[in-house]
Amino acid sequence: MPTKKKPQVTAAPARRRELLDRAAEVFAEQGYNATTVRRIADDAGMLAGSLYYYFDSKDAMLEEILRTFLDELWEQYDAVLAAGLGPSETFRSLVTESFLAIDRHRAAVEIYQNEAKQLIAQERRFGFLEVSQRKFEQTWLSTLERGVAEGEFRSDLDTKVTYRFVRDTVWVAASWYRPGGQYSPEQIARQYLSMVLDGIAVRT
Amino acid sequence: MPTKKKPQVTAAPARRRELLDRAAEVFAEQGYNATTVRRIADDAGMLAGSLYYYFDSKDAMLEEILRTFLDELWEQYDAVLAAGLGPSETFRSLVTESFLAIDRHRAAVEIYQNEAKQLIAQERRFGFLEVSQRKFEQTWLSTLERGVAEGEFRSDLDTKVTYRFVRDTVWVAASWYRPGGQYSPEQIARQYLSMVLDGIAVRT
Amino acid sequence: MPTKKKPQVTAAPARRRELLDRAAEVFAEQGYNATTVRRIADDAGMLAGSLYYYFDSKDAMLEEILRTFLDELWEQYDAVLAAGLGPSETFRSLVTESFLAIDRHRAAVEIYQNEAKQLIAQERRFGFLEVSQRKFEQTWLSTLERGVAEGEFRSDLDTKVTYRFVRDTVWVAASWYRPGGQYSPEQIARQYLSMVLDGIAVRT
Amino acid sequence: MPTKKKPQVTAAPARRRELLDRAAEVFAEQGYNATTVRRIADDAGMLAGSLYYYFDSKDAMLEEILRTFLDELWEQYDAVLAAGLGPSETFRSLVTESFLAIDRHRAAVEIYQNEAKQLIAQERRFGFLEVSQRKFEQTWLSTLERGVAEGEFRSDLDTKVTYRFVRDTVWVAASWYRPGGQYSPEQIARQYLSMVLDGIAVRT
DNA sequence: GATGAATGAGACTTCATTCAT
DNA sequence: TATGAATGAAGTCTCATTCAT
Repeated sequence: MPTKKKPQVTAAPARRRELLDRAAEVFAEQGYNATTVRRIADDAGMLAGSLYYYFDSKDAMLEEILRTFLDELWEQYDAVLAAGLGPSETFRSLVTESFLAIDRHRAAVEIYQNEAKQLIAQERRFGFLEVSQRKFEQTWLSTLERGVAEGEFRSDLDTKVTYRFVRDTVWVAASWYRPGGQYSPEQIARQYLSMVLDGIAVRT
Repeated sequence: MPTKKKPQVTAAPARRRELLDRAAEVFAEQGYNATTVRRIADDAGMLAGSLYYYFDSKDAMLEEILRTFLDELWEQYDAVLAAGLGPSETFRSLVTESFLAIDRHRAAVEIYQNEAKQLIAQERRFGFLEVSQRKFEQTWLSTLERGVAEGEFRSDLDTKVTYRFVRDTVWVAASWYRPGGQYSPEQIARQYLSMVLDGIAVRT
Repeated sequence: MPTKKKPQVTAAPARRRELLDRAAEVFAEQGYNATTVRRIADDAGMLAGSLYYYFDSKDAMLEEILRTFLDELWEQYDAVLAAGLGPSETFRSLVTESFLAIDRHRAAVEIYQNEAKQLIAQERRFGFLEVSQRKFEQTWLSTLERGVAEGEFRSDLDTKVTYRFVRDTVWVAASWYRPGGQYSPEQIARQYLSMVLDGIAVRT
Repeated sequence: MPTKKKPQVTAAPARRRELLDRAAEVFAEQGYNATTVRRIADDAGMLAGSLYYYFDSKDAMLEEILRTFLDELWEQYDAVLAAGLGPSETFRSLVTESFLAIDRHRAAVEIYQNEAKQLIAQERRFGFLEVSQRKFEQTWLSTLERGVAEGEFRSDLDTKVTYRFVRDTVWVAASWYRPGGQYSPEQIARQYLSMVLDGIAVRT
């Protein structure tokens, strides 16, 4: 039976993952454009051309990194949404899952933060980012609105602004969070929730 | 005898500002690396090479954009700090000044958010970014700590984490804020302050 | 007024033509694929990258070379067809025009012979080759058929096979014809016509 | 002790022929340079590297394809020449043998047409092509000259030009001939001979 | 002030080829 | 016999930058 074209997804999944993990780290640190394919190859102890045994292109690597992250994220989000919790509990769970995702896919999250805008503008290959983005907004927005409707969240806030506030607050954490640090993801989540829900000012 | 080579800072300051403003807009939208010098020149109705009459290099443009923004920001911050307000009022003023800066230098802020990390890593030309960053952290951190000490802010929060939370919360706004939109910078500042200080949950 | 993108068709038409002529020569001699962009640049006394000031890509050069040739060819053919000659005279004129085209665009013709098949298979950029090819076949075929109908050409020949025979006979000449050689294009045309029309055997 | 390295010519002659036939088909269709070794391997249901068990290199495959074709062609030609026929009959027989060769080695002939020029320029490995070419020219030229001398061919034609005319006329057929089509090789040969010898114009 | 032409370094990618297993 | 992984050379193309005019 003739081989399709290249190993791609089929062959050597372990080495592929390893390469992608390294690549993600560099993309996150230096930015996608500023990262040369040779740098990634060097890190992996091979020549630049050899990467193309595993991947079609630099873009393809980026795509797979982001897809893997988003797929897993949505698996968790969907489970939360399916649980039928109240808005406040849903909110807490989503935040917690987000920090857990940051813990597992730190580099991917950082890449997403830095590059998503430009990638979406390209249209072609990264359309799935926009799809995810829209679903994301809808998920959070409806949770906030439900919370306002049920009296769990303050009604004097613009939900759209609040959504952006919460979203940014959570994800930018990827830019400084380091797995294995002082706090576990759950602990960070609790601190963030405390701030976001109750504010940082002393209650009077 | 003055250097005969290039006017640079001296020549046609109005045209320079105009060029920098356009450049900032493109850098913000497409990312610094992804922006070609020709794209900037096209926008300005000249050829790529002609830009070098005004600026030494692409890097020099970026530097001037960021310096201009930071210089003005610190002018405002320093005025606030010199006013001798209490921690809570200082906090409010700093946040408000930040949103005003976003209003005036939206593109520069966005560039700063996207590129600062990598620029600092380069060391050479952009050392001033790190200096500013450190002064920034110290300013906010001491304000928060003073607030905790004086009983105006909750003492059960990690100030370092809180600092990052507040910092991110404010500046990421540049990625979606558009001057002349629904809310004035002061109104956005008030909403943010309300969320950050009092939280989004209903007080029980 | 801002420049569009690159000079391309607009700027320095003389240098462009010169570069295209050199390129055509090399493409014809070595084959398109086997010709490196650097080789063309070397021939022109510039660096490989400099070619991209004039042309978008290697493909774009090839396209322009072929288009220029075909456009001119069809100008001549159309004039012949518009003259309303009898089939035999039309035949003679078309053959003569073809040899004149070979004289003026020898390299382009040779490239066409060698590469057209593969270029057409690519579809995208070179669709115009197929269009021309079809129009070509139709032109010759109808001339032959008219000649048979009017009793000027033998009726015992398969016109399709005859068409290919004539077509190949004419164009392959580009592979050995050199302008400024022993015979003028018109003389070669006469010889070819003599052979094709009357055969090489002695009339009995 | 025989060389331990690679079987090459010795091993699995059937599989070799099969691989060469496939390779020839692809070389003919896409051009030698444009054909990747992997494409050939894919077609044969193996990996690119595996081809090197059978052949030393891509060039070696090409060489064997062309040699096989030319060896057989010359076997036939030599038989014709040894038969001691008159020039006209020799001519007819050579043309017929040529079309039979196209029938049996269509791909090889097409490759020869497309690549010979460049391969000969390389010198090294493909010197045998030039040898064959010279012998070919001499064979046809002497047949034509003999025909003129003996009054069987028109004496008002330049034999050199006529030679090229005939040669091209015959071999380009490989570019459109498909075995198993409407006409047998012999029938095509007859049509070509009719055209070449007697012309396409009606005898008056 | 600005253009037009060119440079040169470096980027991504392709591909024939090798070789241990 | 064949695979899987990698090499290394080379190719096309991009782009910041220069400089004579």
